Amino acid sequence: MKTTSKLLTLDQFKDKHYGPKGSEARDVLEKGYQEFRLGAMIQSARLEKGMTQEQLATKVGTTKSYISKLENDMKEVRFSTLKKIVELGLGGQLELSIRL
Amino acid sequence: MKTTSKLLTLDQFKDKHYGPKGSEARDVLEKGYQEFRLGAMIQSARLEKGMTQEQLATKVGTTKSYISKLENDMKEVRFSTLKKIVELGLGGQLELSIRL
DNA sequence: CAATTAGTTTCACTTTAGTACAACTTTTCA
DNA sequence: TGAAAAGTTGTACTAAAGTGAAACTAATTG
Repeated sequence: MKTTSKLLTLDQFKDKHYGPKGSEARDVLEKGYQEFRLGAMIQSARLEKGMTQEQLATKVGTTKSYISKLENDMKEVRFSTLKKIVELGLGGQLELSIRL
Repeated sequence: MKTTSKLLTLDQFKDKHYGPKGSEARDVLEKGYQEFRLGAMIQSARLEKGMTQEQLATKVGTTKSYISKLENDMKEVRFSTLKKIVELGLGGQLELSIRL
C-alpha cells in the first residue's frame, strides 16, 4: 500500500474505469449527455479507503441506503453534502476549480 | 486581456479576496467553520468573464435573482446546477478532485 | 439630475435532496 | 452449503433547492 496521499481526478478515474482517451467506452463518457459520474467517483474513493457504505454513512450521519443511491446516481447531491462525505466521511479533501 | 485559459482555484481566489496566507482576514476564512465560499467563487468567475447576473442567468435558464442568492450564499447549490452554471453559463470547466 | 442598467430581496409555488426505516438481493467466507 | 455482511430498492416524510415574477435598492451613465 502506498503511503503518499492519493489524488483521484476525474480523468484518472475515467482512465481507470473507462479506459484511456480514444478507447470506445471512454468516448461514450466524454461525448454523451451525461454528467460527471459523481457516484462512481465517490464509490471509487470509498473503496480506496476500504470502507463499506455503512461505515461511510455512519461517519457522515446518514444511511447506507442513501450512499448506495448516490453511488448509483439515483440521487443528485448538494455541493455541501458532497463535501461532507469526502471530508467527514472519507477524511479527504474535496478540491474544486473553475477553468475559464 | 490575457488570452490563455484562466484557472481560478479556491486558493488563488482566497489570495485575491482575503490576502495571502498569514494575513488576518485570510485566517478567518481558513480557520472558521465556514465552508467553501462558493458564491464568491462563482461571482469572481462571472466577473472575469465580464458578464452580468442576468446574462449568466439567461444562459443557464434561470433568473438573476437566483444567481444573486447563490453569489451571496443564501442558497445551497446542487452539484449538477453548479456544473451547469460553470459550463453552460460561463463556458468554463468545473474541475473536481478528491484527495485522500 | 433623470433614466437606464445591475443587483438585491421577497413571496408563492413545485420539485427533489436528504432522512428514516424496512425488506429484499448479492456477495462473502466459515 | 448457509448464515452474516454488504449492497440495493422501495415508501413515506420534510426541508430546502430551484422556478417565476415582481418590487425595491444601488450603481452607471447621458
